[in-house]
Amino acid sequence: MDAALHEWNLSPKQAIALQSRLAKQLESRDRIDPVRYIAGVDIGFEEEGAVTRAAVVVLKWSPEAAPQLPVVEQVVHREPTRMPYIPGLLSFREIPAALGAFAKLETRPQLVMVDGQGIAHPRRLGVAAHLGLWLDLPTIGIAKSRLTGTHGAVGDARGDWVPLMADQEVIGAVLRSRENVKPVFVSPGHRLTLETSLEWVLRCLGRTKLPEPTRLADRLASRRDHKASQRRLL
DNA sequence: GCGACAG
DNA sequence: ATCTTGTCGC
Repeated sequence: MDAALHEWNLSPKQAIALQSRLAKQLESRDRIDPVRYIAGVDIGFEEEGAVTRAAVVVLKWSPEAAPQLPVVEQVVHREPTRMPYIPGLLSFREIPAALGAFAKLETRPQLVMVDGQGIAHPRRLGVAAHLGLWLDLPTIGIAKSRLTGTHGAVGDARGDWVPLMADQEVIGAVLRSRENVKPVFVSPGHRLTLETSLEWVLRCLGRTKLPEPTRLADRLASRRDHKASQRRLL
């Protein structure tokens, strides 16, 4: 709890220094248990941004049912927003709430998919990578837009992808997850290679832009779903 | 100094 | 992220 207090109350300069240190602790090889449950995480906001709303959805993995995986548990956790959005420091704004949601979770997933970057980050520690270290679980980042890195044109067919490069290294993949739609940015977070990350994203991909875990977490975290559930209560 | 910039 | 209805296209 002491470490937590210090980790989330840092100045931008201190936060940047911490990211560089933590990035060295990431495991870039596959270290994953047999997958039974996959979690999707996303964050939304309420009260004009004053309240942070973290959503976690757990799906039961089964190759037969994929990509239609049954939801076995879902949790929403709210808490006061502690810091503004600063490009590159997203994890310090979102992870505290995400950890609160995981604390309420009964199921321990073997794989976590996060809305945001994995190592495709200026200091190689995007929100998915940072969360992976905290949870000590394999994580994959799936972002809807680019934060850093360069890439060529992506093919038009579903499943086409090109490497996302930075400093002569492959930090992720720009994936055409659905035709006629902007590609998504996939990058490994913790305990996974890019190849394995792409395999899991494709396995969980329906005919939508986002793979099921983050698509459902996105919906649960959004303001839209919030109002929908309130309407059902009336 | 001038842009770029996850959610 | 969020504010927001209809509308163009596969």
